[in-house]
Amino acid sequence: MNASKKDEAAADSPSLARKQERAILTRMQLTNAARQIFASHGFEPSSVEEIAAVAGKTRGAFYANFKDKEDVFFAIFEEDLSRDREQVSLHLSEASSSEELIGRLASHLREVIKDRPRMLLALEFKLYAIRHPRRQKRLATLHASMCAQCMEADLDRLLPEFATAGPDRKRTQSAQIGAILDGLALNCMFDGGSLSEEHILRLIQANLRVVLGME
Amino acid sequence: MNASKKDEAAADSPSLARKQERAILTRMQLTNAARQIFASHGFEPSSVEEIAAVAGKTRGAFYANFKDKEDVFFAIFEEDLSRDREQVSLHLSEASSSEELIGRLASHLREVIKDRPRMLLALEFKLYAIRHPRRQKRLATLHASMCAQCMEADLDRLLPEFATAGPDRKRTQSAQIGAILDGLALNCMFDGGSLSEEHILRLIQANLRVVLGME
Amino acid sequence: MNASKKDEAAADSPSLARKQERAILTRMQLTNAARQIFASHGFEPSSVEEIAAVAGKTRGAFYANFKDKEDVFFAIFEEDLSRDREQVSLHLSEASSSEELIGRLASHLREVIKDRPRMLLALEFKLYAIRHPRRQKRLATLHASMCAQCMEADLDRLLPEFATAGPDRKRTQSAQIGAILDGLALNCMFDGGSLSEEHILRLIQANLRVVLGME
Amino acid sequence: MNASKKDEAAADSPSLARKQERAILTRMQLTNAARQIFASHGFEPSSVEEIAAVAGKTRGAFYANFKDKEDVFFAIFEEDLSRDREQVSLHLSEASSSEELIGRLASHLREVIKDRPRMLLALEFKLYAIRHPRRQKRLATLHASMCAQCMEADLDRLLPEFATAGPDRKRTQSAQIGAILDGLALNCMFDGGSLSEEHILRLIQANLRVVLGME
DNA sequence: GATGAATGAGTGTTCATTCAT
DNA sequence: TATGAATGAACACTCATTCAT
Repeated sequence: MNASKKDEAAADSPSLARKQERAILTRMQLTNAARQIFASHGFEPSSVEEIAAVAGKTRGAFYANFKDKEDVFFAIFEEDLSRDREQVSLHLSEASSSEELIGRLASHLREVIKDRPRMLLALEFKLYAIRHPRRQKRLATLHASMCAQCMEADLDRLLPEFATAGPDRKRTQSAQIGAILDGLALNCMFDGGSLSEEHILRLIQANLRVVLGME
Repeated sequence: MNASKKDEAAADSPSLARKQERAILTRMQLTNAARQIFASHGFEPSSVEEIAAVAGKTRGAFYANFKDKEDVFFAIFEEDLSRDREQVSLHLSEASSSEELIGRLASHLREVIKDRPRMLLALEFKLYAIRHPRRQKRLATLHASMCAQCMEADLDRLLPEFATAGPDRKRTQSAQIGAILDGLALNCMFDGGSLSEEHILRLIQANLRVVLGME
Repeated sequence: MNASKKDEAAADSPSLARKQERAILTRMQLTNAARQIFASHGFEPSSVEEIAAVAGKTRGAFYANFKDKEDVFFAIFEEDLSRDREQVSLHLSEASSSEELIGRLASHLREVIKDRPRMLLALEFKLYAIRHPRRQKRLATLHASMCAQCMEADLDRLLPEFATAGPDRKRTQSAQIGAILDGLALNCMFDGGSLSEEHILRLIQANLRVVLGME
Repeated sequence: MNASKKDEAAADSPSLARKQERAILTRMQLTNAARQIFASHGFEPSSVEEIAAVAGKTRGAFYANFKDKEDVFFAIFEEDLSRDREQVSLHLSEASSSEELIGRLASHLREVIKDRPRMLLALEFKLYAIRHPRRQKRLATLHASMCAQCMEADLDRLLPEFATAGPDRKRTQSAQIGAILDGLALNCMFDGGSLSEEHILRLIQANLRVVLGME
């Protein structure tokens, strides 16, 4: 009995694992394709067909993995937020003074702003959420909690005032910085000529100081 | 038949005027309807049919007045920019010190941000322009020059430094403020809970100071 | 003024009338095509595309005339019921005795049963209505009142008992006869070999007698 | 490994039986689920997915047991016919006079009519068969022979005339009664208000008399 | 300028069916 | 036998746009 169970396990486990692997791979291919297509055309004008084609799959595969076109859209948003959280922590973990932290943060955020597809997606998510109040709540809440977590991790250590701030204040602070970034990114892509790198960096730093209550 | 023709001829100038009036009225009705529809659904999901219906006209009337769905979209953008210019001038003309000017500008901009349809439209214009590079240039240039004009009028008088600044610097400054406003407006609509009136006002003021180089 | 008004009338009336004519024609072509397609494939498996193609129109023309695929389906049903009412009246108007009336009615109904597309459509309407309770009520009521009217017209004159019957009884009687016809038609098409013309005619007559209360 | 193989071998006959049992069970679960789904949505709009889900199985299990969606559909039809035959025999076996037989038959048939899913299925089978001539023959023949058998069993004993009738006549008679039932059931579900229990019972009895040649 | 019927391409989505496991 | 991911064809429906009037 044990033997047979092992046999089953031996026979099932790999096939099951492989299937899951394949499934995850497919899902990732589709998500990535969607990210790319959404970023260049926008959500509404993007067609599931094109997404599937870019992923090297068929429309059917798409609907086997996502309920909706909207579904991928949201999945991407959530994925991006998670990634953000990790990256912020990563970039700040080495700062040793609050001045250095501002500098590191600012340069990290400047990089974030430069990630064109990412920012386009984020902007459109929010616009979309605003116009679809049902989903807005879910997304806004998710966003807020994610933002709060983004900063939470390492800021505490570096900024004494931040450490003592309640979660609401953290959320509020992240929201303010996030807003500034969105605005800069949008207008940078729209009219790059009027917004130089320096301007952007200066604004980010200034706003970080204002928001974090430094000086 | 001759008689009727003569009648028409005799009535030419008044009837012509009336026709032009009607034509202008129709165009305005359509533009307003479009603004409303675009603001609530977004550009792509809005249908010409709905716009015409809200304006109390038919699809035919729409295409008699605009080349495209895109055409109205741009017409609205340009209209909004013109209006902005006028309003900024209006609001600032009474300021007598640079400190008062900051205050007035900030409170005016706070009001602008609150105009939900207006801001939604502006955000989507830019997103749309970014994704349609052909048109982007026209819009971005238009935008830049408009922005520059916005501030030009009365800032000169109040801010000596600004007066001496070249047109490029004005453009740059307007662009920075515009970016901050976009970001605040977007995130305010997206997650109102995290961005209070105070935060917004404070950020606007701080950024005005940074951008205008005060202190 | 009169002249110009006449001109307008002369110019408008025909164009308007012609447009309406064309519109009505198109609608009729679509309806007929739908009747034919529905009858041969059934409602669900019929495609709007095929209907439009058979009508020599495009899918768009279809949706300009009908809200839905269901919409034509119902329009056909209602059209058929109206036609029935007229034809029954027509066929019975010459009967002079109740015996003759039974005979005429029976032979008319036998003809109705033979109209394959018509009966297939009717059967499927009812099946569809049964499975879509929302619409069922509308259709059932319509059906009942139509049925009642079918018989009302001329039966009154010929069948004294029928004349004195209230509208409910008429409705009930029509429903019973209608049911028998449906059953015969369905099974006749399904297994023609087992149901000869004679059987059918005999059953119709017998049921007419039972339902109309003749002996 | 050897051990486990031996175990299997040793358990062969019981495990085989169990497997067959499981297979039969699965098939039954699927058939029942299909019956339910078909009855409520109709054949075409029912999806294999839903059938499998209701049966607690996967689409794969479905295709392991049936060639087609059509395949279950027919299997159900045949199953229903068999059940009918048994039940008719059962219900009539105790009748002792032809008058009592009419009564029993009528009340049994009234019950049959009330079995909503059953009748809906039967009606749709026939409609489907009519529109798919290839299959029609198989179904119609099957139906006819089944119908004949339905009545054969016990009617012979009770109705002398029936006993002497050839198989063709039996088939003819069953077909007639079957037709009446279909019509009544359909219209009863469609417009229950117009067809009372009494009407139905009266019509069944009357038609039994006419068809069986009594009176 | 305005009408509205008609076009025709395109969209999201569903689903019976297959196939590797 | 059963799984479930994937296919691919089909479908209902929408919509920007055109055009005869």
